[in-house]
Amino acid sequence: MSHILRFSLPGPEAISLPDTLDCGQSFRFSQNPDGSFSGVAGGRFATVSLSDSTLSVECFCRTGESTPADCESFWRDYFDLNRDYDVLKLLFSSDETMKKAVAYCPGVRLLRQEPFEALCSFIISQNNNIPRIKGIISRLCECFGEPLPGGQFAFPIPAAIAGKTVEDLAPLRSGFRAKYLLDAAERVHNGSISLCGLSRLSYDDARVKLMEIKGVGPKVADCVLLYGMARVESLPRDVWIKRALEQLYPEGFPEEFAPVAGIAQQYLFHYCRTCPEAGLVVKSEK
DNA sequence: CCCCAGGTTCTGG
DNA sequence: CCAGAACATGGG
Repeated sequence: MSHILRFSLPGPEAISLPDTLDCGQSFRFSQNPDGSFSGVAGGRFATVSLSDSTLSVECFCRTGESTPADCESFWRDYFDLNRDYDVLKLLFSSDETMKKAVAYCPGVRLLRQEPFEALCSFIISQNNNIPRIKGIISRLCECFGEPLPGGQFAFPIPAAIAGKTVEDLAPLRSGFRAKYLLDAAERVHNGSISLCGLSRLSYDDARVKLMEIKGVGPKVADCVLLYGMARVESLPRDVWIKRALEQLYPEGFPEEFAPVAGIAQQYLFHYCRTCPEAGLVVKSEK
């Protein structure tokens, strides 16, 4: 009961599965022994693999809930396949540091996740590490998400969390973040914030609105806008990007990248975090 | 036992 | 307004 979708890519380096699915933007995928990745997005369980210039997605949908065309459209959007990354890489390569970053991880792409999932995921991400973030999100889905074929669970809808208590969330072991998740779910559920409605706001207004949620500061708000709403001008300033901007761009990040700074950030983040050659000083700070 | 983790909030100057 | 501490939890 699955369909296999095949997407032709511009080249074999157009996407790296590990660099894209396991780089701290989506927390729902894990690698299989054969190198493919399996996970859930948009209520669809899928196994994703890459050979040559073809991205294959075996999608296990709930029966009768979506046509192959819907699935195709969903995954094309999820992997941001409608965006021309070659043009962006060319632009970024006008800067020496970004040129190195792009060359180091040319297959990094933005994943276009659902807004509420991005909101919860990056609330959980604060002062936390990626393996534990994945664990908490996994338990969140098991506890409050709809079961899917294959023993997987969809990401919970706001109504499944709204009205719960901190004690109800105890099994997640999310620590002090539980109260933040509850506030986020309640505000979205009761309409005090409309995630879809944020699309019609300016970047600044949308950011301010998101920060009304407890536990959502500038960094988490930027992640929600970037990963959950594809606001690619949004530049989340985490510790690594702060280091990169301080040490590699003391004169400021190139202004011509501003409209797509979020995509540039994807390369820079991965480069600085995993490539020793990037030469960032980690400790120090005064 | 200490430090750290894709931060935010709270508190004292 | 701003620097530090506190915040839960788990791994090193």
